[in-house]
Amino acid sequence: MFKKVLIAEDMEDINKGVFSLLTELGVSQIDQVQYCDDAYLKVKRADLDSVPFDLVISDLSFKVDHRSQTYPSGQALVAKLKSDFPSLKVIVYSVEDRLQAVRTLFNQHDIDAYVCKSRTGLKNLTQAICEVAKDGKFLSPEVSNAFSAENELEIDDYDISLLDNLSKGLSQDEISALYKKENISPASLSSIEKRLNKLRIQFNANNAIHLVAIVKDLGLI
Amino acid sequence: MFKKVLIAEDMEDINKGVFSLLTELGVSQIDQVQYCDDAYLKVKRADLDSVPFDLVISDLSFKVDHRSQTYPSGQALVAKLKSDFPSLKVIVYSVEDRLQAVRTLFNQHDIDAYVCKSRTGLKNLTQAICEVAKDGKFLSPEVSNAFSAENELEIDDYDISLLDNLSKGLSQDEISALYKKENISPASLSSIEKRLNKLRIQFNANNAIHLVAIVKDLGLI
DNA sequence: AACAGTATTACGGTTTTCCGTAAGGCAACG
DNA sequence: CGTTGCCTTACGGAAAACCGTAATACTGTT
Repeated sequence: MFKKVLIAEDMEDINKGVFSLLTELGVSQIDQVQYCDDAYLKVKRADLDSVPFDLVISDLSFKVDHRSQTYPSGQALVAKLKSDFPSLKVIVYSVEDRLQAVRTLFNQHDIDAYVCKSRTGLKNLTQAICEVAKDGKFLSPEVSNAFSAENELEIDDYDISLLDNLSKGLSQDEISALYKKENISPASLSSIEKRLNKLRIQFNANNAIHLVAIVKDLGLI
Repeated sequence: MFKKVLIAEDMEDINKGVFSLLTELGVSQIDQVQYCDDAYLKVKRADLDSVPFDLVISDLSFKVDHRSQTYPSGQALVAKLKSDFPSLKVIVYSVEDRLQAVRTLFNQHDIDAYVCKSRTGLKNLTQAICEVAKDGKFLSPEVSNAFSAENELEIDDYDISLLDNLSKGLSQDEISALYKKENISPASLSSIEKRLNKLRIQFNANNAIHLVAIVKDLGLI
């Protein structure tokens, strides 16, 4: 099991929850920070002093306040940590459940586990810690399909067009009529429904509104 | 373009950001102050010396500290500046996005531009500076509807909450249940429908998807 | 040409949204 | 005290979205 662990989480209560979980798991040295920059500095310091951390458990979103930060988000922190200290284990613990975001963390930043904050968040986090301690990886069930359907997670121009027309207020019926007029295929209402359904699954969206909100945030449209 | 500009902003980093923006725009003389009183004194001094400022970019909220101030807020400073030096251009740059506050600044104090600090704040500020240099006015998109319609199209916190929950993928039914649980009124499905209908009309949206897309573009959520 | 695999379309049923109408609650006002 | 106007809620029907299933069309391969 890990000996020295750092928790980066701005909400105090959650921070404490994770702390007591780690204590139960027998972790002797636990440090806690509420800012991304502090997290990086602590890891850096510990490394220089040859008493490095074994594991960092980090949130993704930190509320901004008066203190300006070099690393404005958990993503930025994780990216920097993994690039500077490749052997350091990193578990991301966040409410974020967008599959795209999770994929990026694993593929680009090579994190070791992703746990969704939820009713069973701490339970999953326990699993994750145990798994990572054995050099394994862990993925919360909420986002387990981030990689399961590796087949088509690419978005083509047709998808973008669909989402764009949706965001402009056209109904699926109207989009179908438009595509028929402009000889864009597929144009049937059924195909449009099917495609949107695929996109909803890909982006973990509850409905079309949610889907459009997500892809707008991602800057896809 | 302007030659001599004063920045009144208590947060140092933002102050610096605006400074470098002005430098890029070719402004040669830039003064920076962190207190409202200093801003007024500098403008007064420059006017007496016949080397007046062309433009003041001011925040609205200044954190209070040990130094007691004659002008406790950006509003007070702006009011005094515009009344003493009517030809001086004033751009307000603030996080404040309450429409009433913005209206007051334009109507009562005759400011030249209002820019909201946001993700695209500096971009908007650039636009504003260019517009004001040409004797024009500028209004950030976030508060663009402060004057768009004279009828009551005020958007309140409830509306924002509604739109926010919609964009998170909740159905109207789920929002109703949530509001009932949290004692937020009105909570009935019917009222939620009605309110959303009002918002759709206000923003000229065809449906809920369109509505959420529009308010996201406006930066309301 | 026959085949398999995939993409497109069609269709039916359920849920959700959209929209008009109307009833009930509540406060201001004469 | 009743009236008026506004806000909230309830209800019902039409439209649209959602979801599974199945038939048809198209692709490339042998």
